[in-house]
Amino acid sequence: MIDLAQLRREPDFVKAALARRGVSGSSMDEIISLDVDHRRLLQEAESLRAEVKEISRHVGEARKNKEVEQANELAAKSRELGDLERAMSEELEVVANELREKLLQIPNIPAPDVPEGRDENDNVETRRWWVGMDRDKPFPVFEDFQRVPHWQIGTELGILDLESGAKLAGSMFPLFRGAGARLLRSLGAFALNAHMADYEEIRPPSFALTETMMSTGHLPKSVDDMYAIERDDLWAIPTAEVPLTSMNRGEILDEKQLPLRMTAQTACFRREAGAAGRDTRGLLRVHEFDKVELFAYCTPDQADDAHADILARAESLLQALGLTYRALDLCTGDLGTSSARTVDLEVFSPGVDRWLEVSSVSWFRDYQARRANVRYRTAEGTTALVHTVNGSALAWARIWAALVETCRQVDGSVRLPDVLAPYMGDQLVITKKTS
RNA sequence: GGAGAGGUGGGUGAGUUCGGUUUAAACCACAUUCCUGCUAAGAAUGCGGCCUGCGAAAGUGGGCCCGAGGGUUCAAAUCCCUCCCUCUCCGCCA
Repeated sequence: MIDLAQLRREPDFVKAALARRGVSGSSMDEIISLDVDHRRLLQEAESLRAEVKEISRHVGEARKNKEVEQANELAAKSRELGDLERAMSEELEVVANELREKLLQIPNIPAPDVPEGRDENDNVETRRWWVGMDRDKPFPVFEDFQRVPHWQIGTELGILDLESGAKLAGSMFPLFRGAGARLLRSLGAFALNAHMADYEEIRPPSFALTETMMSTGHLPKSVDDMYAIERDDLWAIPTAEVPLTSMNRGEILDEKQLPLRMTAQTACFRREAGAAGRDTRGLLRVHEFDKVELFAYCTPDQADDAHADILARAESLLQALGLTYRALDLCTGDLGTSSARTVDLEVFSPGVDRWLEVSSVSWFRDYQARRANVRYRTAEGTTALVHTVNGSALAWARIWAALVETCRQVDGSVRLPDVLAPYMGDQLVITKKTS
């Protein structure tokens, strides 16, 4: 949620900033006028309430003094004012709800240096990396034996069984087996071990209450993309960002605790309702995948560093795995609702010949914290909203895909990078028989 | 799932019988100051959050918050309803 007080204070600035994301000035004006109405009604209702309280006190005194008549008279007066106040409060509620609903629909103010743009085609590529990269060439050379899609490799080696997954849960629920399952486990352990010195490792529940989903902005907006367990009023989390952001919901942290950094690997569930029929092959788009998330609550001053740290960690994992990737600075038109700035990392899949998003590192400013009500006490003793920053490091299904393609050898086997040796043991080279 | 007991400010903990000088006591912790004087004791004051009015500001007025949400009442921490959580016992169970 954006800061209503800021909109009140500097409406022109907020309007101009949001116009970059296509928010109309008139919708902002509606909010401003609702706010004026809301505060006027609030004042009126509150002063009535103050009178009722005052008179009620006198009723008590009068009755104690056995002044029955006086007491009844005052009670009647108070009742009258109370009725008036009740009516006023109902009107107030209507305005307050409308104001809140309108406010919830306003996206975050983009950071000043977010590139201008309409959609994902206007995102700005800021970096590209590959093993042995050469400044004179825009792209690495891939051999023919690497140009095999991962679903084919997976079937050949018996490490990916999409048919069984579909049999159990429907299409787009992958099933990994043998060395493929172990690879997935290895990737998660590898990443968590890399982060755990600076980020507390969390293993949160895989489901969340409606209230929790609201805090991050996933509800009500993306309701069709979530799996619901209606009977128990629970939602399957689409990312560990959901539980991590709400870990300290409603709390006031000590400034000394910040930045408070956490990491978690969870299963992530996505209905992908809006993308039905697209990217249905293999692991390009699946309903369930494992992902390691990095997260930080921090002060506004720490946000830049926190964001850079998460981005650097995601990139260093990609480099350690020897994958080809690029970084995209998301433009105003492609930025997520809650984000003020996002850098996406896309890995190149030689077998499918496409870039796949495997990480999204975002700075939310105080937008999520205002919704989740997470604050900190400053050195001066005042309270302020924290900033939240998060990013994936990394989303494993697509990494798994790009990795087996990139690491495929001429004989059809897959030789995994050495960094995974501690986790893969004697299965660092996956052949038909080892799986 | 069944029975019972609970949920009060940063912490401990009164108040709930029987609604009204509690507009939440007291203690601890914390902060500032004073006294004393040396790693102690004492005293005074302060001691939360959110929303909002007035004010340039310092400040000052009002409302809301006793697990959450409703209700009754002139008036609710206190009475009623629903839900959540914690603890004890029973049942079931990896």
